[in-house]
Amino acid sequence: MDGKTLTEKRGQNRVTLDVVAKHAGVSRSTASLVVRNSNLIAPETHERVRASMKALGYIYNQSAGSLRSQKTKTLGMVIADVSNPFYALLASGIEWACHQQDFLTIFADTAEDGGRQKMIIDRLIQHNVAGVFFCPAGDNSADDLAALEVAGTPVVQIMRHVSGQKVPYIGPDNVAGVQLGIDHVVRLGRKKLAFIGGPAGKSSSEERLEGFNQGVAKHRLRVKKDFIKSVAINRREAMEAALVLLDRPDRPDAIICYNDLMAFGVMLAMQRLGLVPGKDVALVGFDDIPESALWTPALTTVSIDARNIGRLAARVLMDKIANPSRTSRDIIVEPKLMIRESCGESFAAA
Amino acid sequence: MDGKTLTEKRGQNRVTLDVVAKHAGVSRSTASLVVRNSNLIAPETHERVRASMKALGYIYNQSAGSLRSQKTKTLGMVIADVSNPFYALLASGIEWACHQQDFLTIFADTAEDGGRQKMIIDRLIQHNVAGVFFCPAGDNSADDLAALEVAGTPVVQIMRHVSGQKVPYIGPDNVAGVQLGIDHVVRLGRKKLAFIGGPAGKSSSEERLEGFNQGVAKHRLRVKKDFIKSVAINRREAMEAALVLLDRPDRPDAIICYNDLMAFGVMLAMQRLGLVPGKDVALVGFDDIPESALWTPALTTVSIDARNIGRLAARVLMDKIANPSRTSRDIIVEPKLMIRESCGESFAAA
DNA sequence: CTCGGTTGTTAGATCGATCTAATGCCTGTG
DNA sequence: CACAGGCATTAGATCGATCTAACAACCGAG
Repeated sequence: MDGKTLTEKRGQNRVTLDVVAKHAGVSRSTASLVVRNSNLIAPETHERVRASMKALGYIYNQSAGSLRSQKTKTLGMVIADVSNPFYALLASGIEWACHQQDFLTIFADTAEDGGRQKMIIDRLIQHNVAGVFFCPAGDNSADDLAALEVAGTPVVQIMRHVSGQKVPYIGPDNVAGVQLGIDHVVRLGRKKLAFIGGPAGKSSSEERLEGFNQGVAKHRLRVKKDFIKSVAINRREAMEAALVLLDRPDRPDAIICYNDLMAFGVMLAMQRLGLVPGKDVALVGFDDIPESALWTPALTTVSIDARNIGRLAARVLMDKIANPSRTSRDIIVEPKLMIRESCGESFAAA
Repeated sequence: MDGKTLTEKRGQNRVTLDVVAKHAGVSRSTASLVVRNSNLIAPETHERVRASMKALGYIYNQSAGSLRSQKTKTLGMVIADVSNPFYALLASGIEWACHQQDFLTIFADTAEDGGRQKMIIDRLIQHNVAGVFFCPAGDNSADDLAALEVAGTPVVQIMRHVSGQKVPYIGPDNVAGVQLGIDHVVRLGRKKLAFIGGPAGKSSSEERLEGFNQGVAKHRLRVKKDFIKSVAINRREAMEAALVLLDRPDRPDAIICYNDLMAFGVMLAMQRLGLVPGKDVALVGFDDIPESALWTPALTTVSIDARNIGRLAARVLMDKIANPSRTSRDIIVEPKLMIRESCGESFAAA
């Protein structure tokens, strides 16, 4: 029963371009040009072929097309962790922009795992994707970029980048972003700053740490060595780090966090210790995910528009695909500080 | 300059199976069987061919393979809105499970837009995806399902389903879930319940509303007609609905929400009105996204493990792909109530 | 009346894998 | 010694589009 239906559909009488062409009384070549909306075709012919396609229920066969043309309208999107709302937004921005340009996106979450990432990149290459959005995770991302280079696949890096590569990068100015936060808390009178950063080896971690160091240097503040933490990028580890940091007499009066998720972790720690964000300790995040505005107290954070970065990255990648020879430049997006409640009002140190 | 590199890569001397076969001293057919890890091949031959592939830097050409076999190792994932953390988690669960089985997933966000959804489905069919995860949005989703049916593409519906279809559905027991919440607030002494639901026409909206109606009926509670709202699925609209609902003398003493996101919107409204969740009004969400446990007060909500649903859906779809004739049944996941703070302790009505 | 040029169309080769059906080889058995 | 049957391998057709290079028809200019 089902077998019959299947042979009917997958069997001999599949509607191919040949069938359409015959039905419309033209050659297969002509029909092919019609599919691709070529302007070589007379409008009258175009209409006739399109009508036949509709009448016969023609379905374009992507695989056949890509085999011959060595091209696909498919992009890869390799992202570290979609369960982070920031990346979800980024992914959504990218997908939106690609859809506008009639591209499909193959989505993959590396879960910050280098081995997984390598497998994914390989499969994307086999799939002959037209380009890849790449948010590198793991230590040997350079090898993966090299593999893409060999395959001749255009790539843009988003949010993170591996050093010494000529692959364009679209992301925020991390150094400047963190400094905005520091300027703010210092202006409010905070002096004992701490930083809960991401793991070493990621460009974003290192740049944000650099921003912290430059920021405190600018204000001639002394920072205790163990006030600078480096943990995995999630709420839990940030909370644990904060518990250690805050449960000591000489605790910091301001904490700058790698991102909002981790700032939430710190808030949890404070709550547990009976401390009030914005009063006992000022707190600054990074990313400005939608939740940040809604927590109590609302999180003061460095805002970088995820959807916008996605859109920009898509534009650069499309451009690279359209003309691969042109060298494209990085885009560094200027962040801005969203001042809300988690740093409180001006503060006189004890 | 780049042109040269390109012809080098894309030119005549591309490494195809033929080249590998010649290098290893076997036929192309044999090499093909090796790629597919067939057990027809002698282990010794297998090794030799694999060595040649490595030596020559062979890259499998997916398009060629799929053209001939009419099969891909690619799945489509059509989701309503990834900016909702719940769907992000669901997507991540699906992607994870698919990756295990060596499938790639093409991801698309319909943004609850029926027209967009239709385009996406068409493109997925052209792409000859092996199967589709489908979370229907828009009114004419039935047509889209029909298109997939005609193309012979296996589908599973997730979280929502269109009625009168034999396409398997994987999702939570919405009716029972909402009732769990109602039982809880009633047990605590709440009597004036309100419901802020999603838009009509979505199965999930209607089932959760049904759950509400059954729940209040069971406890013989009378619910004012305008205590039942139906708004778009986002924080803002929920907040606006709640403002109206709470800013009246006969305000409800408990609000059941379509999902957590909307419950957060209600919390915002309460905050604005100087009301305290769990004290003035009990609040119940749905989904149990990670944020729910972390807000203050922590949200009492109906938990359905998104990653788990993703995994289950993946299993069902894989199964359907493996043997399309077998009819697969729906999977209804039993939700459970996570009791936290937003409903407070027992309550004596005024 | 022929020629260059434009416009629309086309035949046939081609992309790189998989599939079908057949082959040679070996071993054990009647 | 012939033959059935399993094992490993293979030749050649095939999937359905695109590409190349050429062709027919027509027009206006010399």
